[in-house]
Amino acid sequence: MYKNKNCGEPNSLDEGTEIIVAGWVNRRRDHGNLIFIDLRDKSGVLQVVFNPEVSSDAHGLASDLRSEWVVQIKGKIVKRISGAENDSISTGSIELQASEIKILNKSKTPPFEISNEIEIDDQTRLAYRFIDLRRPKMQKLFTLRHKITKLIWDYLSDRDFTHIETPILLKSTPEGARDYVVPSRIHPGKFYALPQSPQQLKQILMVSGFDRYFQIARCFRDEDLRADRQPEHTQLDLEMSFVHQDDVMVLVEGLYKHITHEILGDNFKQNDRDFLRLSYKESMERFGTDKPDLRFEMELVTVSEELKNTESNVFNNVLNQQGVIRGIVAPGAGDYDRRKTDEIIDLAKSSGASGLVYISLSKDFDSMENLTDENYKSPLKKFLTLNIVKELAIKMSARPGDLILLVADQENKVNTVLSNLRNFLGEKLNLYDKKEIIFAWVYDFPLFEWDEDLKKWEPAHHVFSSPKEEHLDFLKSDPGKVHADLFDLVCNGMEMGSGSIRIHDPNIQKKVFSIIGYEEDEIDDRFGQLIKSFSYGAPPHGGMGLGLDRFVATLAGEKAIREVIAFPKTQSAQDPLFDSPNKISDQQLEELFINLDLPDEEEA
RNA sequence: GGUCCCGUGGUGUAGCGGCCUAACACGCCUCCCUGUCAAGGAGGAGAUCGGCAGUUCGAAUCUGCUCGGGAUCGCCA
Repeated sequence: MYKNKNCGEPNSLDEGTEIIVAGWVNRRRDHGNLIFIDLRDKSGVLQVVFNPEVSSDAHGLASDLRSEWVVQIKGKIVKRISGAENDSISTGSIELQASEIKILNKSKTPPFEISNEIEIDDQTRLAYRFIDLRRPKMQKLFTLRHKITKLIWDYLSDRDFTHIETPILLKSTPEGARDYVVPSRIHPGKFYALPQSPQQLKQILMVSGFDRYFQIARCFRDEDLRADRQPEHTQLDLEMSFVHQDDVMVLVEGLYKHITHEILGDNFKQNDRDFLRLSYKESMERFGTDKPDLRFEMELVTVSEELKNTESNVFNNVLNQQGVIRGIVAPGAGDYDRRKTDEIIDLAKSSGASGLVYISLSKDFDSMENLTDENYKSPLKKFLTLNIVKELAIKMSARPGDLILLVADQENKVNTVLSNLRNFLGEKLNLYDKKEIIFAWVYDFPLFEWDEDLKKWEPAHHVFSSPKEEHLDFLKSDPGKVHADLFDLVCNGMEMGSGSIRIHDPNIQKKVFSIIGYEEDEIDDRFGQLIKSFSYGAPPHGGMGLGLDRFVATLAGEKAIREVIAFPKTQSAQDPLFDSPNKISDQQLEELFINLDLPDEEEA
C-alpha cells in the first residue's frame, strides 16, 4: 500500500505516531518558509505542514506542488498549535508534520475547482466527469447509492430472494417505448434489442420455480430525456410467486421504510406509520394525478354545480360538452400581482388548458359570510356574482387572502392542469418541508385506457397485469370497467415504482392481448415465449419494478437523476466525455451488412 | 416535433445599441512572506462576447437562422 492511514482518519489519539498518507493536493498555502497543504482523499482532508527545519528536502519539493497533484507523504501527527484548530474538518485538531514527500503524479490545472459550492455547466461537468466526481459531494452521493443497493441486497437476501441476471442482448418486443437495438453479425439483418425492463424474463423465472427473484437491472428506453429520465436507468426489479397484491406491497413497503430509515434516521417521520393507500379513483379526485405529492394539502374541488348558472360562455360551453370545472385554492396568494398570475396562467396553458380563471380574495374581511363585492377581484368578475363567489369559496374552504384557481375543460385535461399547478404552487408557496419524504400507494388502476387518437384500448400500465377476478366478465363487454391488481409506489409527487399481480393463465393473457388489438401471429412473435411457459404450469405471481435512480436522488435531495448516475448523458442523449454515440468504422458496418442512408444534413 | 430559459477569459457572473481597445470574483503565472486553512501582499497573463447571416454610421448588446446546455409538453407498455 502507498498509505497506512486515510486522510480523514487521524485525530488527537494519533498524536506522535508516524503515518504515511497519499492523496490529492486540495489546496496549498505557501508562507515562504512554512507551507500548508490540504491533502484530500475519499475519507476527508488532512492538513500537512512542511517546515524547512523538519525537512528541507520535503519543504523544497512542496513549494512546487499545485492543485490536484497526487502525492505520498510521510510524517508525524502532531497537535496543532493553540488557536489554529479547524472545526470544519474531521482532522482539525491535528496536522501532519511532513518529513518526506513523493510526487506520484502531476496534474494540469483542472477546468474547475474541486469544491462543493460551485455550480458548473452540466456539459463541462460531464466532459470532465472524472474531476466532477472528485468533489466530496459527488463521492458522498455514490457512497449513498452503494449503501442503498447493499441494503436492498441484504434485506431481500434475508427474505429468500435470489438475485438473477437476465440478458442485455434480447429481443425487440416493440410496444410502448422505442427500443435500443444492436445488430447481429452472425445473423445478418437481424437485431437484438436491449430490454426496456426484464418483465417477461422475471415472469418466466417464476414459472421456473425460483419463487422470489430480484435484480438491480439496467433498463433501456430510446425516448426523450428529462431531469428524471435517462436512456438507461437502473431498476430494482423483483417478482414473487404465490402472492396476492398485499403481499408484494407489504414486502416493498418494509424494504423502502427500512432503507429510508437507515439513510435518514429520525428525519424519516413516516417510519412508524403505514404508507397511505389511495385508490386510483380517490387519487384522481383529490389530486388530479395518480402520483400525488402528499407533503401538502391543496386538494382539487369540483365546482361544476356552483358555476352552472353563470352567464359566462367559458363555463357554459364546457359544461354543455360534459366537461367539468374544478379548482384549487392557493393559500395566501390573493395578493399576487399581474406578473405572478400571468405566470400561473402560462403554466396552465403549457399543460394544455385553454385558460385559467382566478379569483383573488383580499385579506380585509374576517369570514366568507361577510364577503363583499370589494373583497374579490377576477377577470370574470362580471359573471361571478357575490353570491356565487361566496358559495364557491365556502365549498373550496378558501380563506381571506387566498387565490382561487379554476379550470374548465374535459375532466382529464382539468386534472392534468390542476395537478401541475398544485405541484408548482406547493413549491412556490413553501407549503411543505423540502426535506420531508412521504410515500403512498396508489392501487386499483383500470387495466385499459381508451386512446382517443388511435381509437383503441391501450394498456394503462402493462399488458401482463391481472384483471380483478370480479371484473373478468367486463373484458368482453366493457374493457374500460376492468380494474387490475395494479399498484404504484409514489413519493413526493414522483412515481417510484409500479407493480401488479400478473396474469398466469394463458387464456386470459391472450384475451387481454386481443382487446389491445394484437393479431395472433404478433402475439406469438412478441410474447410467444411467455405464453408457452404459462402452458407448462405457471404459479400465480406478482412483483414490482422500482426506479433506483429516482429513489437515490430523492433520498439525496437531488432533483436530477444525473447527479446519482456516474456517467449520465445530456438531454440530447450524448456523453460529452466519451463523445458517444459515435460513428463506427466501414469495416464494422460491412461485417454487419449495414448500409447507411443518412439524411443530407447528417452528411459530413 | 412544440414551448420556455441560458450560451461573455479556465470557472461563475456583470455589461443589454456608441462611454467596451469588455468589468468583477475565483482560478492561473512570477515574486515576497514561519501558523495559514475562502491565507495575505505586490505584479502579470488570459475572452472579440457559441456560430452564421442581417439591421445600423456603429452590435457582446437588436432581428433571423443555426449549434450546444437546461426545464417542460408530446413521448416514456
